[in-house]
Amino acid sequence: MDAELNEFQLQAVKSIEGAVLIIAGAGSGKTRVITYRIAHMLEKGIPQHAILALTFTNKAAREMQVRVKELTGKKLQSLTVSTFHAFGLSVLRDHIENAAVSQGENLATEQSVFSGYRKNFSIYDETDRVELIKESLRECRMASHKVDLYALGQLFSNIKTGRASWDGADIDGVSRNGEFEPVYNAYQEGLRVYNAVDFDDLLTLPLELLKENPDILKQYRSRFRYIMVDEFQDTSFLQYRLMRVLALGEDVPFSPEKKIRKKKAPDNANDAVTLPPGGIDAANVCVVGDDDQSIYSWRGANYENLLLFEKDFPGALEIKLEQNYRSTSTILEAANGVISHNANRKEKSLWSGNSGGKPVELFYPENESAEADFIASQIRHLRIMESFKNRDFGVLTRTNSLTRNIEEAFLAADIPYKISGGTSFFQRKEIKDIISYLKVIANPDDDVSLLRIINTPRRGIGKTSITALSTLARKNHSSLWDAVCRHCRSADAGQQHLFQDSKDSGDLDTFMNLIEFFRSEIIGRKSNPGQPWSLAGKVRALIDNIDYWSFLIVEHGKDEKKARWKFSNLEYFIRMIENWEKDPDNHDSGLYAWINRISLITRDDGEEDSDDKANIMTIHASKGLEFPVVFIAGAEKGIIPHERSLTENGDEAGTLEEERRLFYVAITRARKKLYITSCRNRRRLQSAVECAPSPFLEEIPPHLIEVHEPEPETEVDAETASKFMERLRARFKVE
DNA sequence: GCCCCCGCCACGCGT
DNA sequence: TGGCGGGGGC
Repeated sequence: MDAELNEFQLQAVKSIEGAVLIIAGAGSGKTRVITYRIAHMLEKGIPQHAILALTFTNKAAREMQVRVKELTGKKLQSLTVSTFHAFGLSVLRDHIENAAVSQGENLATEQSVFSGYRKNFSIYDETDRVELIKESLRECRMASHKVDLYALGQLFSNIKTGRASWDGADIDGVSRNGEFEPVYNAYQEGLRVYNAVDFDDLLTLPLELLKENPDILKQYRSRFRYIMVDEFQDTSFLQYRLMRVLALGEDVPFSPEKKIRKKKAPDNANDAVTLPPGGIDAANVCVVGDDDQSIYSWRGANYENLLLFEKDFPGALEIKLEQNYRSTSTILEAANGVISHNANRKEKSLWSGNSGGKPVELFYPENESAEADFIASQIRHLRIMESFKNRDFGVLTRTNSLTRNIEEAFLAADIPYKISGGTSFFQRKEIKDIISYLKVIANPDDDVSLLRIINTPRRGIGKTSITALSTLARKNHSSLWDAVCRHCRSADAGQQHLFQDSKDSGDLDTFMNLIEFFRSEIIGRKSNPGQPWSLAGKVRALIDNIDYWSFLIVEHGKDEKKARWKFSNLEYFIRMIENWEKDPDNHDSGLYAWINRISLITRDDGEEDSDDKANIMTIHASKGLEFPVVFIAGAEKGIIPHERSLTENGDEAGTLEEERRLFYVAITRARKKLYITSCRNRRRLQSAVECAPSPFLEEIPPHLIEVHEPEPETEVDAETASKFMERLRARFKVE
């Protein structure tokens, strides 16, 4: 091991006791250090279950797990490597039922954070949250108030996590003070009634739980004696507090603003304290980060956590990893040239032992399809001339929408690829519909999901029925499902109906029976004779039963191709379930586990990495990864830095710096060769718009750049031309 | 009362 | 491109 690490890396790997702060520049072998460090711990006899490694993204968590597995060759049964959110979820899952029980026994204790929650709770993503906010607005009779619902959701999130208060709360710069406080309260109430949590709850509830229950906290603290946090610069204050409470057994008793604005980190941070910080009882904590790669402030990342850490863990060992092993010196110089324009950063000197390297290639394609074609043709060229594999290529974009053209070009050029990050797959209507069925089957009180499917496919339960049901539900302070059940029962008993027309009652009855049937099939694990039970099989049966295929055909009337495409997405979805069920590392099968999982993952998590495929992703998603050849596409003004981020955020200078860090992250993903493309024109809002290059391009020292000349127009022969016309006609259905 | 069709709008990152 | 809300037809 010693031979494979430099002096500082080795120190980081071997310092497993006490508190350690590792400042790891881009490409400085951070992942290597973390994996070796875990391996070293295991070698020293520290049991797997005592180690908790927290990361920011699922991708990073998976990567870390795989690397440790490879390095140690051990089965990792009780090593915890997960995202903060997934960890929070597991804490909740492990304790919600116990809490419900003990609360029943001991009502004298204060209302627990869990009151009302059952183990089958749903997790609401942003879309679900918006639906619930809509409903809450209606409930408060404020539906007519003009607000951007996503911005309101953002405000609610800030309120919940303590990043904002009602006093002076604003939405897009317009002051709203306490205007939406009742809506927020209704929203919170809704979550309780529907047995649902949002993403913020996955952090706030576990924190509350640990604070309220010293016994539970003690259990966790005596288990997790070694805590590691990756991408520390991107952790939020809430995540920091969660880590801190696990490490020190106490929460931060003040708000971050007060703490940071009024006090500076002590100058004597490195003075004498030799005891483990926080007393003998403190866990061993290691955080790893790089302030230059902080790109998630919009999600609450609080990179001043670095200062908090220095204060809360006085005497922490600070190690800087400054040697870059990843990139050629050309690429590194380009990156340093860009990032040096940021005023607000820790000074560091990242250097590379690699010499030279090819220049950064800059290309100004005419439009986005020329850009995509250029990338595709370069890849084909490099595969042959320099024998790169598909997997060696990474195409990075600022936004998800920019990946589309690239994808098309890759399809046309027959380059296998995969797109990662982005929530798009699970947000597709057909996927979300089926997931909603599953969520309702798991947790019928989940109104948001229930409303999505109660009339999808059409089953004659329209607006009027739903209004009647929700009135009934509100009267009883219950969920819609509860109202459905009450209604059906009283209808059976011949008592008064909600509806004049008994046909509607029949429709409701059928729907209720459908859900109950699949509930017993799936939760009760009923298998058909001779066939083993499988979730995938049941999901397929469900899709057949509701005749979703016919629904798609009807929905897309003329467009059968689209219907087929959507159905193939569902097939893919079912295959995902199958693969997950087959996965030997997965020891928690069943519906709840599956739903929890997919609520937290993005498209390609869990997809096989072994295939040789080119990678297309956003810059955000690329953090922590590296590729021999990187293309940064759409390096235009307005895209990076992103126009909306500049105009909408109050703190313009800070935002610009974050966008610059984003560009820096993109550059530093490249090992050998970097291409940057900036279109002269781009289709936006249905018309072509002239584009200027990103201002960040000027920050790359010019001597590192080589401008790629456009390919000469190729002569088109008659045959190619007619084939092209044919395709055009087919595409636009010209007579 | 339900559903279909059309026109309108938006298109920043992701747990 | 695609999701949605409103208005009119059934």
